[in-house]
Amino acid sequence: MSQTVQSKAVGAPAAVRRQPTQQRSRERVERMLGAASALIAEKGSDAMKMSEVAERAGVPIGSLYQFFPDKGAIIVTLAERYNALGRECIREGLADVKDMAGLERAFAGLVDTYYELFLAEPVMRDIWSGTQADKALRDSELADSRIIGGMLADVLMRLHPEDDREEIATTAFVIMSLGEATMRLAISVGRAEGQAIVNAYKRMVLREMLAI
Amino acid sequence: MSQTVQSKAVGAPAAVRRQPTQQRSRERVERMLGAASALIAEKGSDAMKMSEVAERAGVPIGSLYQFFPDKGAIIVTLAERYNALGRECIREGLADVKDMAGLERAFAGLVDTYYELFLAEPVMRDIWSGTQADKALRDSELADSRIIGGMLADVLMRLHPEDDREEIATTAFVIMSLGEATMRLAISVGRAEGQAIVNAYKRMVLREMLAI
DNA sequence: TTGCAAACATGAGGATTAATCATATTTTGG
DNA sequence: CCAAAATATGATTAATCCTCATGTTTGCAA
Repeated sequence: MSQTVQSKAVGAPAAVRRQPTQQRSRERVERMLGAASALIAEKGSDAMKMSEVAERAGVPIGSLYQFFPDKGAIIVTLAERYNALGRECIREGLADVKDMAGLERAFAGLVDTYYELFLAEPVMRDIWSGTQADKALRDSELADSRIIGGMLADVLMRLHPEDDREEIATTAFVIMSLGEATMRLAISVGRAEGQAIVNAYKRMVLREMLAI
Repeated sequence: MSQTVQSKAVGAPAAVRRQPTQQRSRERVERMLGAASALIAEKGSDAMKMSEVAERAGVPIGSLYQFFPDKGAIIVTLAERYNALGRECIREGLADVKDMAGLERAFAGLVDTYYELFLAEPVMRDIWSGTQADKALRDSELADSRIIGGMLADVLMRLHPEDDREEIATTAFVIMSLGEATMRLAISVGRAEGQAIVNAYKRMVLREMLAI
């Protein structure tokens, strides 16, 4: 893929007004993201004020807007970093799946890992838990679902080469999307019920995958 | 249930600063909700301005806040009306289910009906499609999921009296919650893919219900 | 080195919009 | 018929996102 525009490195601001090219500005952008992250963890992304982000990062408000077109862009950038981490987890987890039994084990493990991750990461929890007001964020999550859906579809197609590829692709996409929805649901209730919800999702998906 | 506070009629504002008791004010509140509904259909709830709602309803801005504590309350009120309609659909659809075959038919029909409803109702689509920024709205949707989850659980328990009731309850709740998530997903993509997604969800849930 | 263009830095202030509140009016129950 | 509760009103306040005009620094070619 030859892109004439700057290749977007993982972790680079999602939508930027200007890519920071100099070392100095790259560090400042990192400070901004760090400040935003801390504030989201403390009070949630809704309550996070741009002026606070600037203050905590030790930069004037104008510098924030030098690199991020708006508040949503900061959040999307953080979300994409977490999503990239999650995708890496999934990629590794599914890497050497050889048979359906292996897939079952890997999938169940991944679901639990994700749930733990959500519980442990306040920023991830906040961004995912429903603050989907921003269209850009929803698009980003949808794109992520498509990618991890594709990963699962690849494995399923490898294990079931004779089946309808289109249907497998859709099923895998839905499984992953609903996995994200399950996480959202699970973290919105108490720990015990959350675990029960996650388990119900696992049961359902495993049954579905066995039936393919 | 004897409530000393005013019994909240279906369709009454979710969170009100003051319940409209006089005929005059009840009509005005309806005009406000109608105006809000029209504006959401036209430009989405984010872009809907309180001043516009007031203007279109033919009331001063102050009257809006006389009955609704904030902008979110208007949206929640509209959401709850739609949810109440949806619950009625589900209640009717599940009413005379006698066996698993009947449940399968009823469930598949309900899912399709819901999807059509979402496609046809721009307000419902807007409110559900992700503008979950408001905590009150999320809580409202969660409560709705619990209710319709309970309806499904009742049917499943009736058909499988010997099974673990706790597990059935959780499964039913998850099925309904993920149904809502499926709708959100389906309306965020094109019509054809949306239908495929809805179908994948149906397949998955029907398989799960058969396995109980 | 020098000089220039591009990148970067700055923060007071503009613009939008949700929500208030003091005051005036209408309705209701006794 | 009157007092208290409910309702009506809209200019104003408050909060906050984001802009923009201006000044500074950096990279790089000549």
